[in-house]
Amino acid sequence: MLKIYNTLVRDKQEFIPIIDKKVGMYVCGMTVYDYCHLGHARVMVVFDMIYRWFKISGYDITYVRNITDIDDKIIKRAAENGESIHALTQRFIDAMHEDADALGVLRPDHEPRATQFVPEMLDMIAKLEQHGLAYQAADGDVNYAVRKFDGYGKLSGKSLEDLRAGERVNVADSKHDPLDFVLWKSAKDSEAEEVKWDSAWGKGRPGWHIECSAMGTKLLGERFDIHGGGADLQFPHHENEIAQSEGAHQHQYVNYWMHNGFINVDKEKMSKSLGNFFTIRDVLKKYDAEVVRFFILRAHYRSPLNYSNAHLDDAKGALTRLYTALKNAPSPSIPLPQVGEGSSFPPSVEKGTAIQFPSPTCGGGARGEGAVDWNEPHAQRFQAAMDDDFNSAEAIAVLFEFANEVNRNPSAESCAQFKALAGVLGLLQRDPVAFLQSGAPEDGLDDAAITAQITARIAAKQAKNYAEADNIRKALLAAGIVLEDSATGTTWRRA
RNA sequence: GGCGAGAUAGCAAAAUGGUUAUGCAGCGGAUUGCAAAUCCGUUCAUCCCAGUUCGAUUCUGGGUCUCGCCUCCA
Repeated sequence: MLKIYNTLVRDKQEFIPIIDKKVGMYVCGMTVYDYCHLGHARVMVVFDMIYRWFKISGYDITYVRNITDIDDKIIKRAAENGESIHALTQRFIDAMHEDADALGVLRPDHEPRATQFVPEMLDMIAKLEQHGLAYQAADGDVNYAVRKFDGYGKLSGKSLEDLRAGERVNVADSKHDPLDFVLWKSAKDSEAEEVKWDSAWGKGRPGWHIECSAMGTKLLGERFDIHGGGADLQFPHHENEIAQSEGAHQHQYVNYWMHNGFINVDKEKMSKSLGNFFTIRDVLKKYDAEVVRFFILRAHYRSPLNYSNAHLDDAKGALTRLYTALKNAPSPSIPLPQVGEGSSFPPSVEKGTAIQFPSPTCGGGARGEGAVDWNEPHAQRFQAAMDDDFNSAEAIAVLFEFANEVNRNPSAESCAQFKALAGVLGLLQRDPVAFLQSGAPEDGLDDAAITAQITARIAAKQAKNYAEADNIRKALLAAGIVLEDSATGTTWRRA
């Protein structure tokens, strides 16, 4: 039984889809005027994990993650850059896809862009107006009349009175109530034609909140199963979406609201406005993308997650342990080749390849499907963890116990199962040696140089010149290369 | 000020009304020429004060502290 923490009731609930075995999930995506930072990475990775789990669990899921490609910041940035809105947003959409791909995030089934759904937004605004929930103000903007909607505040747990008490914005505009929000912004003369659409209320462009309501409804229906996003969107964005969609359709909008926690820096939320953000691409210059994905998935999705180099280093070390287990296990598909007589070294070194562990590894050899045997004990615990509100942290703990099992008792079967299970989280699918040797610094040793040093060390060892052998190992370590001797050869990895 | 979330060992991070979380680090041992990796064993914990209970880190109440939202924000 899958349980989901529903922000609407602030408790875990059994997940019951509207249509049996089908799921509609909408997640608020990015406003594309700049590169994505780690906070954006968390939303993408977390909901990717959830998306994958639904699929694995046999649901036919439709995942929508929108793109906000019209908004004040975009207009401002385009003007600053002297480029068109379209050129700017396309550039950052491409960048976002690059970042997401690097992190192993599957593409959602739909990535609607706000500018392509303006007619649907206008339809919804018209409905709201018919229901007396929208009005055009003196300045031409069409606003939502918050006081006319009974359930306002039910998601964020705020009442209009509470909100008024904490009122910080002094509204000098023509809203009937300071808490009313804009549905349609009337065009200004200074703005480019590119950002103006015709409407019954005059030329203008949509407000942010109506975008998601309209796109979600169009692609998933007036009522759908899951709506997600960062915890900061709970209010006002998601509250306003509810007001719009339920106001327009007169029935419930979303059954389960899911919100992921923030990425913090020194215990403070990483955000644009605080300026304490790290872009995904900057972090990826220093850390392997899979390490970043692992770092995110190792924490529960609702917990705060502190970012620092120390934390990423820690994640890297942990992931290295997992890959090491994979590396040391036999392959299910390729038989172990015979090593030369009496394990004599050096073995013949192929051109361009380092002296490798001579046997193929599970990760390197086992290509393909990796079907999980869900009756196997680790898989059962893994499944129980994931079914309990997507507890990937617990699921990863199971992976570590599995790694211990694989190390102790290597078998092709357990290794394949281990790898398949990790694959459910989008982890551990690479060749382990490639992972362990990745991350070469620009000025570091290349593979050929490392191979040469290892060959030299093996020769020194055979001559019982251990001082020389140790010097070589020490020098390599100083260059970030760790050597590991085994009965079958010497392997290396980057520290 | 209002509303919400949280405080777990040196660090990170799960879970739980009584039984080993997990990873890194530490300590002892096996293995190794020595290491590394791996394995075995092991030290270290549940913010404070009451209450409920045979028993609470876990439930209830109070307190302290932290964070988030209340303005754009993943």
